[in-house]
Amino acid sequence: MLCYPEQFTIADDETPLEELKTPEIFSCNNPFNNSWLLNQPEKQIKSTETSDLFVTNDFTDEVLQVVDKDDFTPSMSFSPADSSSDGLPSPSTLPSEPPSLETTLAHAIEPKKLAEWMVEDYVSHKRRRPYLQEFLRLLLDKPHYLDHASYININKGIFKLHKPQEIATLWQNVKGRYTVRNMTYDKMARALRLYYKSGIMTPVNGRYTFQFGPQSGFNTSWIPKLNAHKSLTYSTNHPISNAK
DNA sequence: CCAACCTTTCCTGCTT
DNA sequence: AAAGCAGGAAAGGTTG
Repeated sequence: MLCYPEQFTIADDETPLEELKTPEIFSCNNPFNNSWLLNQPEKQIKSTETSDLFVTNDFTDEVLQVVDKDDFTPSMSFSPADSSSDGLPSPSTLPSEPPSLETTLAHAIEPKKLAEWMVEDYVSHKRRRPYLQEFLRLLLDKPHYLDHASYININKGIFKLHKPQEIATLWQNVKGRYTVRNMTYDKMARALRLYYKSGIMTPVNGRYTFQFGPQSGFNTSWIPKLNAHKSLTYSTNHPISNAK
């Protein structure tokens, strides 16, 4: 069965098409690591919420403005030959061996792309890369990633990964942790299953389907941003039998 | 250096 | 048969 029969229409989403690309690959041991971002002045942090974990979507735009003022020149460009439409290597072309340094650098993410994934730790008030659960929250909050993952029951926090391998690769890049092997959906899913015991995730039937658990803060300390997106319409051509 | 935390990696067995 | 799911076990990377 196809993974993503769902179709979405976002009536007033003015995001231009060129912005709808998945951030490129980067590595923590390359020149484009987050040291640049972490060295930005503290005034860029806007803490306006008191939830246990404040995902800092709100300061992203401000950070990006500063990036632009610093005359940052993107080093990457895309062409149709770059395999998938989102700029990431397709699962079938992912190497089984660790990428060479040249490969890693060639796919380095831009700091301005990394900015949209940074979160502010509520304890230390420092910006850091997200945990896996936070990464998924951010991913699901971004309308331009609806083709990667989306809620299938937004009130219960049930979501489905439509492009699991692409998300796993993106997760590896956002996490920025040096690992010898590439991240796979299988390994990312194992990490998600570890959340079951702590209640951050709740087991739910369905292929590539997960549910935020009570300890994730879903619908208590935070709600999906798309829940407030009144112009979002959702339809499906096929029944999602596993949705509760 | 150490310990805690959060994965990452590998694996076996089961299910779809 | 292949792929995904569940979860044990151990190891790794980061951070304070």
